[in-house]
Amino acid sequence: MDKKYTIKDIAKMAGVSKGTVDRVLHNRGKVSPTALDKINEVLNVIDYEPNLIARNLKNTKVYRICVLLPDPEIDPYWLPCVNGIQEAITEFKAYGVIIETHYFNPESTKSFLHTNETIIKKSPDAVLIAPLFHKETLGIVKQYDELNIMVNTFNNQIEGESIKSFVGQDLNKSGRVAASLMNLIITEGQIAIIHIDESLKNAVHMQEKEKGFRNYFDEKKIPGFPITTLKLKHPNVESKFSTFLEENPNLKGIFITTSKAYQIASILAPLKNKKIAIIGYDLVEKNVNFLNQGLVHFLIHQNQKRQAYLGVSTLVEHFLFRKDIPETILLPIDIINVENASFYVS
Amino acid sequence: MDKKYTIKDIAKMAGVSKGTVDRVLHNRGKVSPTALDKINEVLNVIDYEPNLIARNLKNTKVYRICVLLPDPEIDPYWLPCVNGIQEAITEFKAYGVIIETHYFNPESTKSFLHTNETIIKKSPDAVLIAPLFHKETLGIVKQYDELNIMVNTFNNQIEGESIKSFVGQDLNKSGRVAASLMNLIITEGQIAIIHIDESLKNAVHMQEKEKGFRNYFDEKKIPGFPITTLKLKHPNVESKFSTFLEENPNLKGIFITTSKAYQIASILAPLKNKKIAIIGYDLVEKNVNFLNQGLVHFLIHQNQKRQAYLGVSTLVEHFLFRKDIPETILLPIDIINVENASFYVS
DNA sequence: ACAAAAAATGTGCTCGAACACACTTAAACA
DNA sequence: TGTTTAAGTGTGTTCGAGCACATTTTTTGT
Repeated sequence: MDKKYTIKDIAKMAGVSKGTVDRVLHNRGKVSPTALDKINEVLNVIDYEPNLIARNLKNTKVYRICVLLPDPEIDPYWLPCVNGIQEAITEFKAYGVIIETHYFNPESTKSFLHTNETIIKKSPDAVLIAPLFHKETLGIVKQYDELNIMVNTFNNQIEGESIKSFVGQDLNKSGRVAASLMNLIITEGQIAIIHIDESLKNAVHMQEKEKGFRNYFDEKKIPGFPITTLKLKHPNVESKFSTFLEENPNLKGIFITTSKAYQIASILAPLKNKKIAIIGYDLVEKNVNFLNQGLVHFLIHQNQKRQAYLGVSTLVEHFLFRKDIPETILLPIDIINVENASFYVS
Repeated sequence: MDKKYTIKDIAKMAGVSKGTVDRVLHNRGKVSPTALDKINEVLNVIDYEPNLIARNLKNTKVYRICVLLPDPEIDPYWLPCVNGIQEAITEFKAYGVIIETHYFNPESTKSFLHTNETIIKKSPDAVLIAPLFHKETLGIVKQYDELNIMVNTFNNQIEGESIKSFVGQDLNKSGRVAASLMNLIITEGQIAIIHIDESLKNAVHMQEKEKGFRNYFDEKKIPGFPITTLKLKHPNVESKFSTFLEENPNLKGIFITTSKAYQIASILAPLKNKKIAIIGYDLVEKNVNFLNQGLVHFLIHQNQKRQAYLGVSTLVEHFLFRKDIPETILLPIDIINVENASFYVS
């Protein structure tokens, strides 16, 4: 009953050769109705599952997957992705899968396009892209499509029918989650939504989070929370924010839409008389430090590592095990405070 | 450079036969120092990784893994585990791994022991156990050890040097997480820790959570929160809790250590004048309903599904890919509120 | 009715690791 | 030096799916 049936078993049971069974299983035609019936009869009784190991052994093809993401040296936000990709490399090396990482400068569309050129020259079987630039991505994806190179995207959700799959988070919802937490920490007072980013290329990302945050308060019709948006950019973060602080003495909560919450926290740290709630993103070391100090109240975990890992692993499993690539994988919006943080940092 | 080297490649490069290479790779001896040197020289230059697919193909052994957990019909807490196990079954069926689930009555040590007998008769290669009964588990594990059957445990952490591996959550920490959230929701008032359980076999489980919860308030020396513990058991839950409510008009927060938060929420639902914060465990449907209604504020996700999945998958990967079985896997303590719940229910 | 074409079926090899077994070379001892 | 024993080395088969190709059977056309 538990037996693993092989093609040979089926052949024997149906009284035909394994070649015929193989033709039936793969609809390769050239099978007489008599033989088809006999084989189908057997197939209906037993529960045949092809041995994936044997199937893959024959396939000596080396799959090449290229990952395209911003240089973590320029924006450390992407650092966890490298770990996720490394995990996939280790896991699938033994199956003859080569995974290469290529970095581009997140500030430069030219760099993005150029790195894509490099990747195309490598003629990979699939690519995983962090599609920071909307227009350019659509063009590039079209090119990949023509070359029959499979494309998966992660982190930034790009609209467009040529984009077939995406791994990431629902940013709007994550903004809502932040809002719901803020609503819990403070009972009234002004709230600031702060976008801090060097590249400003994450505009859509940040706006989506802001929308979600504001929507929460709008929908619930919760009064007493005037919300202001602030855009800060290096190197004026400190000066601009300090002026803002002075001009808004009733500020009670800050929602930072990027992983730079620590920048704000470090400014607020010396001001002991201020009691301002901070909610930010990502478990980068500096953020976690402030979380432990009690200066940052909540962090939302975007789990870039898992995003990247899933991005490649779905591709690999598609090639190796013929699994479908899910259209969208939305990772959970993990709520992190000082008490559960340690379980998420990896 | 990307090439996948095979034993044949190494043999050719070292000028020996694949048999000799095989003996070197597996330290099977009977190799002359000359040949050993030549082969090692090649191995140092190239990066040989045996092809796992080919290795497993030869191994026609069918692995049998038995999972032992309480009957979900008696305690629906265990229902998600079944899904996790099912996932593992589907994933590993093609590799010749048979995973069987056996249920026992969580109220009866006799049933536990009896089911173990049944499992032993099946002579599996490994078992995954939900070790509800401390003493009995230790005895059983010893028996498995003698029979050379690998044992993994999940959900309940049992001390004992014969227990080699465990998948679960840090319950003390999860109590702390609950406390930190409670401390956020309410500013003062009485807090009740409620243990609701039919079987009462989860005593250790619940106590650990209570300890963590109390510790948090003790450590932080937060005043104004008298904490009372309440043990409720079917069928007296409603009556006993109602009396408690009347006797404690200043009750502001409730922490339920089991998945039965909905029982308390449903009692509080009609009492519109009461504003009591509820924190509970597990994303069972009824709990999520009350979460959506705003009656339950937070749920802590114990992720039984993943616990069970990881419990078996680590065993399977040990057999198939010779991976080590981690001593302890502590799953993150996911904080769930109404805004992010949808991403966790599966 | 018989050859040619078409359809159906079976055979045999491949993939890479693992191991049994056959074989060759070297050492040990009389 | 010849013979036994041990040490070292190579060959060949297995696992199951997949596919190319050889072979057999059936159909078609004259």
